Amino acid sequence: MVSIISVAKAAGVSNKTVSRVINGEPYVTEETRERVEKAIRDLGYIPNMAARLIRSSRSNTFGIITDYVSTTPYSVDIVRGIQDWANANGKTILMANTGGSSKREADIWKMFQSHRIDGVLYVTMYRRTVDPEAGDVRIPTVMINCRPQTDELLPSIEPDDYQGAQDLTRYLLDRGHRKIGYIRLNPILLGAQLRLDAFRKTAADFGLAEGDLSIRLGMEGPVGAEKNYVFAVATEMLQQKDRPTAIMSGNDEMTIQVYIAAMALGLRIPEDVSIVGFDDFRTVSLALKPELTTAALPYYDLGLEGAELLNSVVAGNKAPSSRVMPCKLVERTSVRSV
Amino acid sequence: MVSIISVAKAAGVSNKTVSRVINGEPYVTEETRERVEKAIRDLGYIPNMAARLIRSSRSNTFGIITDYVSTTPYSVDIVRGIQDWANANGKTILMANTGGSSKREADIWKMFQSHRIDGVLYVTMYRRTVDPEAGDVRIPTVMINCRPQTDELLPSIEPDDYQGAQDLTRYLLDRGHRKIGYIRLNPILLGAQLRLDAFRKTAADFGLAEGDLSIRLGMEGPVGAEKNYVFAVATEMLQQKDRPTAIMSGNDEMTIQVYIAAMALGLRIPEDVSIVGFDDFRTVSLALKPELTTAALPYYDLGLEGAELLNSVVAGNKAPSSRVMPCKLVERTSVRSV
DNA sequence: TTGTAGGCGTTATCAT
DNA sequence: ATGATAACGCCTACAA
Repeated sequence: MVSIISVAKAAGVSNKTVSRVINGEPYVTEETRERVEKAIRDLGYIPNMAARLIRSSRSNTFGIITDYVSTTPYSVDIVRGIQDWANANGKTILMANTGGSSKREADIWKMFQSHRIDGVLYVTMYRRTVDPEAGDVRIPTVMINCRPQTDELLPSIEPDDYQGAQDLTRYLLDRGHRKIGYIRLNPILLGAQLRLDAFRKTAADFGLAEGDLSIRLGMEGPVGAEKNYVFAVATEMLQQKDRPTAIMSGNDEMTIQVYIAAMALGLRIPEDVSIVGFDDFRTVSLALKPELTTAALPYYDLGLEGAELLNSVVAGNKAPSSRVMPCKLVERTSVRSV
Repeated sequence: MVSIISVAKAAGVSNKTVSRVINGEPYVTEETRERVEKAIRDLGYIPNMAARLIRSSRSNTFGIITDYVSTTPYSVDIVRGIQDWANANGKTILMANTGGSSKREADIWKMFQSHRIDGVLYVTMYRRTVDPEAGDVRIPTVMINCRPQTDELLPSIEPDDYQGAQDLTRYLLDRGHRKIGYIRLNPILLGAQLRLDAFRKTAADFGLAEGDLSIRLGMEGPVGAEKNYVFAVATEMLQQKDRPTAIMSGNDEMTIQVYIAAMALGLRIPEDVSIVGFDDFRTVSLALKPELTTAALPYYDLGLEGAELLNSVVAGNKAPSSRVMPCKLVERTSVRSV
């Protein structure tokens, strides 16, 4: 492998001068710089990060720990956001996933340490509380899409489920809907309660009575093996004599069944009933016809901001302990004004 | 940072002895070993990979390059497969994504080299041909879910779209379906032609005439901005006087619209029409009621096998140049026998 | 079975 | 503005 020394020899300078050129340090003549750069190109020299790390003890590497990568399809956009940030800022990303095993998580922390990473992004694929194995170690950590179970004050970045549901509810109210159904997300998801609260509060503030709201549970049970009542619940809701003019559901996936239930009853969307989802899982929201109005989880931004935040923590800037990113309302064609 | 030397001092042995213990080399008394291990625990020593790499020039690290088109949600299972393999085999994963930019791809190759990675897994999120920037560099590379555009012979691992579609077609034929509709995937996807060929060939071999098959194009145009005819096409198909008893569609996402089209026409699934998909996007296939019979893309296995293959290439074992993984038929309840 | 010396590719220090 | 030399943490080779 061609090293800094071969370059130095080829350029007729010392290794330190080559080092200066590589790192853009001052005190190098333009002429010398060019000579060195030519040698670098000619020899195809590429700096050895490992050697650099050994000397400088800054790896410029962040580790990502994820849990269940595939249950929540678009959540990997978090990782994409992190990677893009890293790419733009010359950082390297080491990635590992626990698959839910805490032994594996412990191993991962160890592996990260053996690479002397500068910080960890602890990422969950759905919003929840966690108990990171960091424990004794004192590696700067930022939680993304989750928060510590204990009252440790690790900085965290989460989606604003409340605001998202609030915006959707207002959107329906603004379009004249006064009887609204809500099919609840699995209560064990952290976002479920927030979304429901936002729905209730927003409707109440607007002046709707509790009786104008049909609120029903759509799913429950452990993630990945939940019981699913959505189709039945939606069907019942739509068969009421005083049926809602709009149905909001916990997420887009549940919405598929609301669509099917409505169509099975011969109701047209949005003419007979308006529907909104949550999450903006595009495999669903764009595939449904009419396309679904929903609130997009800001996965990509969570990653981007998380990386940025971790960077400032690593740099020693005291960082805000916790932060929330907005869910953007995506207007499509599943709602009409009444 | 606590190094091998501090451990040696604490245990009252030489650094080399500590090194022996760490690497499980022979010729260490049980007693010495224990003393060293205790020192390691007490001091919280963790080996420095960078230092190790500098000496031994084997990084035990694989790089993953992805393109990350987020239209194919479950394809990240490829990455999960790779990670699991890496975890089980003590390898580290460096990950980066090109976002489609070839400048960025070139940067990534450089970054990988500067970490002296042992090999690269070149992963695409949907099956296609690619032209990796590897170029001059001679890093062992395995392509996953894609193949080189040129006739270079990089080893590759791809899903067996043909077999998957064949199995689905047979499944329908075996259940008595003799009029079958097929809604084609976007032709620019590599799998599209294979799936269609398999459908045609299997039906023909079974004895169906071309007239028993309704084949229509469902989507076309650039990935991420395609034109979508599925709903219209499915509606037409189901309105024919001699309508198919079963419809197979390019993928699960398209199937949502087939369901909706069928229901809008008052047809029940599977009583009036049977439906199968492809891909097994569980956000769709499990959310649809009745749940969808489909063929699962072997994403996880692609990753697992790809990593395994890369490992053997790196080890110098001459490897099979190309390989295909089966798509497993997942039977649910969207098909009935006629 | 254990220890010593040297070197891997960098950057840091201190001269020049 | 540039260079000589040490040092980082580990492993290899060889010696004891």
